[in-house]
Amino acid sequence: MSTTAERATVPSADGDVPYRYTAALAGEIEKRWQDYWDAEGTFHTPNPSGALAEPDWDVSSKKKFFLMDMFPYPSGAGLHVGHPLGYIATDVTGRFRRMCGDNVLHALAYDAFGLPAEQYAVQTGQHPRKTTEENITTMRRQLRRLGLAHDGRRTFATIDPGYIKWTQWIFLQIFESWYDTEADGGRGRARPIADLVAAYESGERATPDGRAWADLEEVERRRIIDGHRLAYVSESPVNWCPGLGTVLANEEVTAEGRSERGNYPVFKRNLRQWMMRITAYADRLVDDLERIDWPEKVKTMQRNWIGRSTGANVRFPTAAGDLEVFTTRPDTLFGATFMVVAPEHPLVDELTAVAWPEQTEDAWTGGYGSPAEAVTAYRKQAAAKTEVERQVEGKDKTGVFTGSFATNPTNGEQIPIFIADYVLMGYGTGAIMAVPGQDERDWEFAERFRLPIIRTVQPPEGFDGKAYVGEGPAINSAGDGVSLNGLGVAEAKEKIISWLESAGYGEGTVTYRLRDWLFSRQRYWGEPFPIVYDENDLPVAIPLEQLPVLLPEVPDYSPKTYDADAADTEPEPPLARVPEWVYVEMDLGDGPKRYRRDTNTMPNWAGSCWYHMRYLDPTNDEKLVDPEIERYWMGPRPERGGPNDPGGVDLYVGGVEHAVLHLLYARFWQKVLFDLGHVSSDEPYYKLFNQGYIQAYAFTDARGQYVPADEVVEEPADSGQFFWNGQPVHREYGKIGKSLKNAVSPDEMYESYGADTFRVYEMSMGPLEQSKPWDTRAVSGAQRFLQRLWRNVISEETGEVVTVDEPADDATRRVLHQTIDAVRTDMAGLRFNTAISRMIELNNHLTKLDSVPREAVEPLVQMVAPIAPHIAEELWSRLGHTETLAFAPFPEPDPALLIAETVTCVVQVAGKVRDRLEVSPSADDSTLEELALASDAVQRALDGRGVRKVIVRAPKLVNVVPA
RNA sequence: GCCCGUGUAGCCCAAUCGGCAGAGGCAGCGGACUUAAAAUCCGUUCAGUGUGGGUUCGAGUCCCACCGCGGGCACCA
Repeated sequence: MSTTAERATVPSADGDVPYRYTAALAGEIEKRWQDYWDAEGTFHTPNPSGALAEPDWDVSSKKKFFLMDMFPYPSGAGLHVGHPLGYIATDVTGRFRRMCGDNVLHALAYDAFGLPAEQYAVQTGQHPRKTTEENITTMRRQLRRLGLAHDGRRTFATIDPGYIKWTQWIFLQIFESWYDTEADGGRGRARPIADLVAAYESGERATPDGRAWADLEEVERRRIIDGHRLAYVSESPVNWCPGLGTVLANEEVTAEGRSERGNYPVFKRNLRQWMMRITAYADRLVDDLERIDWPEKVKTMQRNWIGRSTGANVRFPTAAGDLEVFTTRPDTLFGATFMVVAPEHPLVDELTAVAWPEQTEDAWTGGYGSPAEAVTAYRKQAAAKTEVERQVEGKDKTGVFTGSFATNPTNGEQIPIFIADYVLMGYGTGAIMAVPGQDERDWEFAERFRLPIIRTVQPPEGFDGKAYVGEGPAINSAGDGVSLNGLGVAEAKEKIISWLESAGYGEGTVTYRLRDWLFSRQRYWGEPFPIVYDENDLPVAIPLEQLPVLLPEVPDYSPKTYDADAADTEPEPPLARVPEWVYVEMDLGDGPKRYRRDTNTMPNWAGSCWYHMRYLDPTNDEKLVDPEIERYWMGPRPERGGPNDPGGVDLYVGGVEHAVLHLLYARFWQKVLFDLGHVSSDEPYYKLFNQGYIQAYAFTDARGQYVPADEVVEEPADSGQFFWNGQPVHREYGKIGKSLKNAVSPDEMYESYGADTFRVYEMSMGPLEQSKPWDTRAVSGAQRFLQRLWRNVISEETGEVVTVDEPADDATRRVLHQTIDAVRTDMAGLRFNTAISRMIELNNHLTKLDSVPREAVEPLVQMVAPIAPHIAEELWSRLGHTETLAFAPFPEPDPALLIAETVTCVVQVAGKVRDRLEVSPSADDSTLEELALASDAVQRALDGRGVRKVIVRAPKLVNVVPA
């Protein structure tokens, strides 16, 4: 193989301009260079050691740059022009960093387990592996044609047995560990489960009932241990989705109580499922957001999702024992005039009085003769309501009185206890102290049920609202034991908490909205759990050397699905249908025994929780990742994020839709692996960038059916009236999709324009983080740019190089170096749209010259290379270079040429431009003032008025302020 | 309802610290070239920055209120 790609010698076009840069020529050039890069291994990235190290590369002499795209999911529908946007952007960045001298790691693997793949397979009646692999092949082909500089040796798919092995291995690491909340000064840390066993054995840690560890039955011990594992089986209320036939994580259920995928209703059911103890990491997941460079929007979403709130637990004495509430406003305790518990609260039965007390208001009884009847009826009614109904009813507060009272610990007042569905069992303690004076919901309830309202925070003068939730001095807050009057909210909180603690009524506490992560799915197409159950139905890990546990063949890939509303159904996973797989005889240390396999599979988030690590060491079969290699690519870098830098991927680009799913789960796994000492970085992704979406217009006819967008015409132009086959159609703007009939495939772009033009167009559309509309017509602008660039180097008539070796003139040099300067900055800041416009400007400048100096066009070719790499390689080689452009240094600006010889100084009178002066860039204030005042135009504008003041911003502006 | 982002020409978008509203592209118009067309080249029209106030010598940029669009959260105690 020669060092440059072999050129086709035949002219690509006919007529007068046989060597024009047409789509056909572009295609030929692009395919040739893609083959060259593959054959040469141009983008093979060396590791510091191991199988992918290269002896002649001194890795330590280069800065590393680990670049990642969000895991693509190979859909059966193929790509549309929106998909490559992020891949192009990361490719440009990677190529740019490589030209800046970095050792760039960039590869692409496939997230291939999951529901859509399974559904597609069920639809087409084929094995999901077959359809998934075909989809991957299609996607690889479409992406290869884009010319991405990926290290092809580092690709993989989550369904590869070699990958599944390590996904399961990590699961077992999590299973075999517990969270020691005392470790690291109270921050807590995951530790091996063996440490916990040792602590029980030594007596350092007491058993729940105080018996000695040695006195416990084996099964008792295992139950205790299993209760501490970070991955644990639990019988608890979970999200059951009959329409999908599986349970779902909280993060996969929308606010409307429906499945994020498929939009089916979801019901709460008590089921035995795998959970991951992500709540143990709640604080670190919140706090460590400070240490990473992510969009504020995503950080906020994660903070909201975790929902940490600080406050106090307060116990109110009742006849049925203490009723514990959580409140973020313990300072308002004196204003608690009633209590509300969730209908599902365990104390409700005991709190329900035998008869209505005297002076019970009619409104409180719900019209029932006894509390028991009222409570039963209300609970039934609440249970029948779906989440949606609860929301639709919104602020209409409902509830009934239980007939019993609690004692407000601050002042001994007897306050009534209600049940109401605006209090949720799943948050805090499922009970609240209601303080209508400072809480809008409680105010509404108090108004509806005619309950007393006491303000305990003085609202500002003129406050005419109802509940006052703002800052102010405490009032009406003095009791026998404590007075808060006059204190601000924060001080009052502090004082009441210490009083509660000393009086034994409660303590300061923190609650979270985050729940443990439900980790099993009753689907086929996912990783099997590396777990079997023994005769006690307790989980036992399959030994590491027996991994991976692979999926068996099944008669039917689909789980049993039900009518979407059939809440009282049971999950029935496909794996349960193969008893010969489910029941196995194994020797797990105490002789051959019969075990039952877990028939659930992992959610498809499992594979994406750690795939960043697989890129580093993709073939390692001995270890998750070699520690030296992991440290090199992902270890903490104080020079980047300061002494607290957590390590992680240098740049991670993807859409914002994974803000609280993948991105939260991956952080969690990373932290577990970090705690257990397997990795050196405790955050997976140091810098996150959310790209916008490419959107498009779609058109519907009178019946609301989508019509092919590319056949719609606008008549007359720019009128906003659209027609398809002569009938008027309605335009809407939004997603690209096959069903919307507005999808344009990258293949069509390659065919009509070539990959480089497509890349330039996508990068020039606007800021990467913004969403913007696709406009196929506008692509020709990008093509014209590349054609002009081509013509600046190559004769369209003869195919010969037309650049000259004479030095460039001064003006050209200045334009060149200013362009270099701007392009470098823009590229580093991912502002490819402005970088391209600067290059177009320079290119247009060169077009106007009689002959194009090599001195000017070579740097332009280098600058274009990250964005349009094929044409750049081609021109570079035709200009006589024998080595790939991929490692050619990115041009550096000459500082001397960045300073203009003269600058235009704008002269304003009263803020209006009246004159322009050509001055030296070093002109000082007084010179400029003199020049300005001497200007005829200024004198005319002053029209005899005096000068009050002259503002000079040398050298660009003088503003004369008339008297 | 609350929070975040955003609004510049027919369209996509530029505009360091507040300092000439326009870099680039699309579309349109005119011209050159051509028998003609395409392509190419040259030239060019079009907004005063969503609305209303304010600060300032000077506001697209800063502050306040409102409107439109996009997104997030939504009885979380």
